[in-house]
Amino acid sequence: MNKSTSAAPARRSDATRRAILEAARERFAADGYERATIRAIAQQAKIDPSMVMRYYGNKEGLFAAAVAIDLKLPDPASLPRDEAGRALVTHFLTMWEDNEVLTALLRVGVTNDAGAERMRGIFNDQLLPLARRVCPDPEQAPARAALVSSQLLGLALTRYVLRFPPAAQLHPEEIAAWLAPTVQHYLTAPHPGV
Amino acid sequence: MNKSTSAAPARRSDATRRAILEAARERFAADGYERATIRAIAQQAKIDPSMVMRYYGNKEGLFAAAVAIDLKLPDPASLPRDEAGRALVTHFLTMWEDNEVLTALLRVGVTNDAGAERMRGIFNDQLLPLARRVCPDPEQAPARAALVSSQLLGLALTRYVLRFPPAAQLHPEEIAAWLAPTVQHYLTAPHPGV
DNA sequence: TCTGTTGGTCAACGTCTGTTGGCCACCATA
DNA sequence: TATGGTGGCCAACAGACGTTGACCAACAGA
Repeated sequence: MNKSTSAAPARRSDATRRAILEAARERFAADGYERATIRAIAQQAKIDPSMVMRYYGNKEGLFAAAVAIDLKLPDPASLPRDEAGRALVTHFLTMWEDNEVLTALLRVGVTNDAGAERMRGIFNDQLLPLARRVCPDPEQAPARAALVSSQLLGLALTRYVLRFPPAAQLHPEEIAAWLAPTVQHYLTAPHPGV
Repeated sequence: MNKSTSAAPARRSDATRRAILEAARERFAADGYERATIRAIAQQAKIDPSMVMRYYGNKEGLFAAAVAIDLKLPDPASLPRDEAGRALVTHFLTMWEDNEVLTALLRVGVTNDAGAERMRGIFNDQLLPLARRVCPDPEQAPARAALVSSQLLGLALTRYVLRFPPAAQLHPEEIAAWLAPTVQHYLTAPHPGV
């Protein structure tokens, strides 16, 4: 993985670019959009604030570059339909535990419209297609995917952002034991009627 | 309800104080803590920014005064144990629909530590006691309350803050039909084991 | 060796922020 | 009619913000 997948030539400044992105993710994840200042990001990356502007144009561009992410959701065709719930929950948990991009995205999405738009895009492009394949009636897929995302993002919110102590202390396996049936239910159970 | 419940004397400036609080709630709910500037709040309340300082000390004090809230959760003793889930979900939905304080609290809690602390306090003082009375083993109450809050706050997040279209368009009754069993399950179902 | 490009620093700009203090108008009381 | 408090506006402060452009050092190809 030395060469990038794209054909972009290696530049001498790649290390600096990476340092900026890394610092940006950390500050956005910890502080949100407004309080993650370019000056603070530059200081953490040990470079001058003007470098951020040169490489990423402006703060919005930096944010966009910092939170590009692929959820790498499992292929629905590759797993039994009745295990989709557990697979989704454990996948989200591990993604969230070792990837601060997701926390950054959530923190920023709540107060910044570009961030919220990014989250809606991820929902549409990554979770919705999975729901369309898994749930019984494709017409219900958007609503079912929304329910799933409400439970998964709600867990991330209380555990990683608001840090409710009981939510933060729950063991991952216990979370999976509780949430997997819920998510499975939202995906495949018959519509409860109104 | 002309006289307040406390014995504080009526002041000529009470209308202004109310206008400030109202504008503050609206700005905090729409913009979050940092972007809800005192100047913007003052402009919306049609008064001078310095009045905000005189009446509420500083921005933190204004926020604290603006988001003081009682969830008015139903008394667990007054409802059948197996209807707690539905009661909680419908109560939260109506509270959230016509009270922008909750949106303000959520938006601010995500990026401001005082806001997060306030949310933890509400969780501890209002949801946790209810869980202690409803769920079978009081020792599990914190974890069960955390699960409930993850689902309820997750719904608020996707519906009112991030505004995922399918989540925002769901009919309240349909939300209740889906979420009530989940919440009921988190509160009273036997522990799923690890 | 000369030259153009690239990586990087420094100092400053205009603007916006929370916050402060001075000043004026009103109103109740004496 | 004087007087003290209350409600309100105005102008300014110091600091932080995103952003810009001038300037310097190192390296590549001729």
